[in-house]
Amino acid sequence: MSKRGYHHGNLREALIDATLELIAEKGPFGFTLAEAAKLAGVSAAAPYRHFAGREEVIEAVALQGYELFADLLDYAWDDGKPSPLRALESVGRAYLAFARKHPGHYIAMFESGVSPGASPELSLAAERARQVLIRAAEALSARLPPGRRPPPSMFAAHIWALSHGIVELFARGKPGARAPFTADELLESGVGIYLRGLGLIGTDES
Amino acid sequence: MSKRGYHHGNLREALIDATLELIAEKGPFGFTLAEAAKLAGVSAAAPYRHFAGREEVIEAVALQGYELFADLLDYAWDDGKPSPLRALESVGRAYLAFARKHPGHYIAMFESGVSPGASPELSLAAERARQVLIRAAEALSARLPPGRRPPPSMFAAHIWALSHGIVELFARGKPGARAPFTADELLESGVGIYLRGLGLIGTDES
DNA sequence: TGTACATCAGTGAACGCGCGTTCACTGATGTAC
DNA sequence: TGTACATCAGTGAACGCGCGTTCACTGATGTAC
Repeated sequence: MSKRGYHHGNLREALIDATLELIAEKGPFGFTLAEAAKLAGVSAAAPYRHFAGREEVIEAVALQGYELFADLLDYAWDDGKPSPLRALESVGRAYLAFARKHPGHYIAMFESGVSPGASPELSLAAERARQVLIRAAEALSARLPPGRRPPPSMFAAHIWALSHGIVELFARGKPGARAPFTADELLESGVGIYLRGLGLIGTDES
Repeated sequence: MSKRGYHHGNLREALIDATLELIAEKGPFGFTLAEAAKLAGVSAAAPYRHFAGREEVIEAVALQGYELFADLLDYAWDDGKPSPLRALESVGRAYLAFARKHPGHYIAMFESGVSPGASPELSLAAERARQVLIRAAEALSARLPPGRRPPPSMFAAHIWALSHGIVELFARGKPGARAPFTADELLESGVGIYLRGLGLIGTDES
């Protein structure tokens, strides 16, 4: 950021940022390491001081993405305050906001072919994000009679899958391309119906 | 298939098949046109007699995929027989089966960066698939009191998003990688809860 | 049925290009004393 | 504070490779008469 002489000073981060930008613009396979290096203002050989290759840069982007994602979801959940229902709504909005505001991260995480098991840190970070959803599911389940509680990990998987599906199918490109609703409308209404199905919302509550 | 002399005879289809195989194995960007040509048993220059380039081959694969997808969903829906509820279950299973059995097609359709609007035929085929879901949603909605019916296109979007999210997050790789449930379990339970939320299944029905 | 010709659908060589990667190098920075 | 030295983080040239694409070509097929 500061001194730009012979030594970049912060090339690792700069390469991640450049990659982020290129992924968002051209997809996870639409550019080369050399291109990312040039965008970071450095020769094509420089990245090899910090990464073993292209793949490792994308993994670093995905890792950063999972960390940020977990933080944002956790912040939105806010320990289930003011109420688990409200907090879950907030998590849903945070999910879509993350996908919208950080497309490079989102794509690296879910569409780049990088498996969450690629490295220990990566699976740890991915698991941390998943745990936020599971905690939310547990808090909500606790309000159901014991016999009618779905396993929290299933509950969480449903919410995650719905959110992800909406991002992939309906949040890209022009609004209304594949359905005449915004992603936010779809997620809120979908989760609402789902929660009613679980008995967490009464028939006449909104 | 039959005579393999100087003229291949059916190169267009053979290239699509080769591409299908390569996509399933290495992802939509993990191979080159030359590779597909070789796999089809033909020189690297031959594809240009049939396609403008790599992108056009992938589009052809996606088109074929959407046609097949629409056919399979339509067949599974079977005009809502024996009952709309049963028929919808059948559509869900068909959706997952398609993704599982035709990964090359599925990936070309949803993960290759090809937009459904890329060509008129493509958007037509994609729309046909979507209409199957919408028809199902309409038939099911018809059983609800008019005041409580969601717009069919929203209903359809929810089901589609949930299905797609499950495929992307939970149907790849080893079972149990991201959640301790199979894709089929997740979809069936998720749709079940959703339909209950709509009032289409009573509290004690399975 | 045979022949001449047009068209079609391939080949194989060639090209320019840019990528990934390596390498010896060198300027900048940090540290011991 | 100054100097010598080690280490770090870059450069730029070089390479081999294979891709995408074009081109003149040619073998196979279809058709007119």
